[in-house]
Amino acid sequence: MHDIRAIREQPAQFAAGLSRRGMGEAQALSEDILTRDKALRSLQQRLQEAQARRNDAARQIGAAKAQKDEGRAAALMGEVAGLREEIQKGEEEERALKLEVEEILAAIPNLPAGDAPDGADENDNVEVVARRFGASPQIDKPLEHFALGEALEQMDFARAAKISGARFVILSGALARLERALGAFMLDIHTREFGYREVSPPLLVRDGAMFGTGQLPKFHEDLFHTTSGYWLIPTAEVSLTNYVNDEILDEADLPLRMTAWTPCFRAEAGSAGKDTHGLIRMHQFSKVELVSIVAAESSDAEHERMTDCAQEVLKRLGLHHRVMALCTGDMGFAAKKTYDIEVWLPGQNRFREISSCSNCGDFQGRRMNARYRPKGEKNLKFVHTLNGSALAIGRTLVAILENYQQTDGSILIPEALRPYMNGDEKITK
RNA sequence: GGAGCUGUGGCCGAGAGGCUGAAGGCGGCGGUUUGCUAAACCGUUAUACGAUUUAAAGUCGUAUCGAGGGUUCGAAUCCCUCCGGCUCCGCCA
Repeated sequence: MHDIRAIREQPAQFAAGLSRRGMGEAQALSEDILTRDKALRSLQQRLQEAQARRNDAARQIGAAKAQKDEGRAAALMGEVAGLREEIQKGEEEERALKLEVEEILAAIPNLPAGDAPDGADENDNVEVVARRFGASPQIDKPLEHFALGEALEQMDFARAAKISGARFVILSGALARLERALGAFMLDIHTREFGYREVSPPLLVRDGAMFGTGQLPKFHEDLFHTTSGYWLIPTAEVSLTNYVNDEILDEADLPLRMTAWTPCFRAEAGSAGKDTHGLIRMHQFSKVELVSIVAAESSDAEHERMTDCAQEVLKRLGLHHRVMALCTGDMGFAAKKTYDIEVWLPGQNRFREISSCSNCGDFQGRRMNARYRPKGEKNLKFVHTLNGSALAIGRTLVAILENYQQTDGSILIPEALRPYMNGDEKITK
């Protein structure tokens, strides 16, 4: 959510930021908002004058009645009789205008950070070379993960389709266990070593929570909605970030770092035909999420730190990966800057996104009305929020299968994971 | 599913048609005292929009007591609808 005052004061920056994100009509949009804002304020001015006259008369009527001067009271009442309708009409218009402006603002994405690379789509993303890790393993004729999983008879798309349709999977045996191992492994790293607090949050949330993080009102078609009005979370970011919704925190309590391992649910509307094989793009998947709630000055540093935390998981699993700074045209709605982590998949012979770490600045804080009291300052500030996957578990499982496949079809278990896998070295049929 | 209660500032809590942006307490901020800390004491303490001003401060006006609507010259207070929260009963992991 944008601050109307910021738009008022710096309309050029606002429009420039939006057009960097690829909004062609940014200039017109900015002007439209300011026109409505101006209309609203001049309406308010007229309304206030009428209200002042009414209040003054009401006070005099009260005084007259107290002095038992009924004649004077009646005369005054006659004077303000016409004001009532005028005020009611004015209030109605004011509400409608306010709502319009709010609706427009609620649908506008965050402005990109100054150092987010400009660009139109994923082809313009820029690698953060210093963050690259490892090298692709030498595998002769590598298989894709679904071929490996199905051959192991521990990854079953056909039966899942029978039960739930496309974009679902059944893992079983060691692969089901691998999913559990990965979740526990990741949580242990983040809680023991990086100071994140483990949280087990609701998976069904209300409209307000979805609005707070920015999924609503614009992206409802990407979400599952229950008949009783709940939304299924597409990421634990929603539950964890809204933890501070409508609260005022002490700066001393920041940063607030939370992690959760949850299922995520995505309708995947509009991605028909994309990633139809395998478990890259499911309606339901498991993910360990990181969320940081921080003071305004520290969000940039926290973003780097969070990305380190996510990369650390991949490093311990020995997985080759690179980090991309998303260009302005490829970033999500709420983000001002995003790093995607892409893991190398030998079976696909390409890098694939396995994590996305975003700094949302105060964008979500303002939508959620989540504030903090800065030390030594009088006024409240909106918290800055960050979220990152660390990591998407389904895709991590894919990466392990493809990177650790053996010629006999078995899968070597990365050493860091073995304590979580009953000490086993391999997954076999 | 049935029955009832409740929503006031940063927090707790009073107010039950006008003098209430709202008592009191806690917290926050500033200060006095003190070797330091604590305690005590004093002061201060919401936001938005507008007017005034070269600007800031200040002053004034308007709105805001969950949200919206209604009654009234006048609503935190009365009425209606909605939304949250809580309790009990039933069912259930």
